[in-house]
Amino acid sequence: MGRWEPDANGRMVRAAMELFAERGFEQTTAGDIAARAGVTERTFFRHFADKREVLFDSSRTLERTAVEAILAAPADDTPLDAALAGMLAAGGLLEDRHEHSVRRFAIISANPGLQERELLKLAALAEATAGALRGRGVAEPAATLAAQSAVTVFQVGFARWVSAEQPPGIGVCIADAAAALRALR
Amino acid sequence: MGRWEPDANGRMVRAAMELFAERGFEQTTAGDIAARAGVTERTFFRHFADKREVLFDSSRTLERTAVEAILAAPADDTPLDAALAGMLAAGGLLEDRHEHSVRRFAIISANPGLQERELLKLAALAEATAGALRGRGVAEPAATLAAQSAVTVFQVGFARWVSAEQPPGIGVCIADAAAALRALR
DNA sequence: AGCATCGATGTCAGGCACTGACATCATCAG
DNA sequence: CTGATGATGTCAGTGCCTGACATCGATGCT
Repeated sequence: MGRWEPDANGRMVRAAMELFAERGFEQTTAGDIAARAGVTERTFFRHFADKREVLFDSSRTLERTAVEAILAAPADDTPLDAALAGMLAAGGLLEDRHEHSVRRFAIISANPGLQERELLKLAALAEATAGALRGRGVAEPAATLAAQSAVTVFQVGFARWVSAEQPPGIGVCIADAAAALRALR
Repeated sequence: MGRWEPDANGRMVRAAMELFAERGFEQTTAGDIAARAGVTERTFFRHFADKREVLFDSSRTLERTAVEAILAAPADDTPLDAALAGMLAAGGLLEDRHEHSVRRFAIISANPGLQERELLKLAALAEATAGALRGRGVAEPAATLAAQSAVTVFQVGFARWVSAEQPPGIGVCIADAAAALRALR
């Protein structure tokens, strides 16, 4: 494994979360994070493409979970239903990490650069979702539209989930947002 | 006005478009753009917050146009209809700049960092749209959902408009995308 | 045990993005 | 003609990120 202690990756992620919460994203240098994690700045950039990426280490997992759920959804589900099933599955990964999600949300909300990166990850999620829908035989532009709509529902539901005092399940938040979307005319 | 020739801003925008098309975004330094525009690198950063921003100089205009159209939409329009009216108005600004839009789209598509910035601008457009809908009395989360849906329609319509060999009007592309969205179940 | 191998890490040098501070120049009001 | 104002130029400096190379730790083979 590594030269010293194991799980350098996790240590850097945790160090970054701490430092960003303490002093803010811009007031934290990549070297600061590396130092707290007990590695070198160079090592930090071997694990993460850039400074922001350290906050998005689990986005691929989220994506994969969504895609699998979409492909496993009942064959007679509409494209939107299937996509929403993917969002519910993705949300499930966060269900027991509410506090962590709240902290992370606060950090990202405080910095435009991080919001930018979050949007890119959500766009990737939407594209993966659209790809899964196409795998189910959905044609364009329906695949893209359903995928993007589902991700929007995820965003709205997630925002309520992290903002609520007495948080309901994230599944409820997503389902409510989905209902509100369908109510649009 | 300026110390030398007028319209330094426009010169920098044009120089950037040329250089990005010639060598790509990453292979172009801020100093390169400034030099071709006949100014200093420092002046470039006085006009644009960062190197990417030079490609998004007109996004505020787009936003303002959309908001005005939404506020001017018939009172009995549904939230989604009003938001889509805003998108059509915004698209109208691009109607007679098809070639420029194609070139710009190609540049942005070739670079993840620029896509990130584009997503941020679209998110800002969505937020402005949601604000305009709230101004019409639309409550949350309907305002956000309708706004985001409209922006998605804009994206899909725009993508077809810049990709089509024989381009129809951008209004047609947006209207078609809107119809496809409503056809989702 | 001894040795070769391989991946992860450390070290170093350097380019580019971006910023603060200060000087300079063009324009315009008076 | 002069002072004020705003845009530009100049300069120094920090931080992000990368390439190249050396080094270490674990693993497998003999």
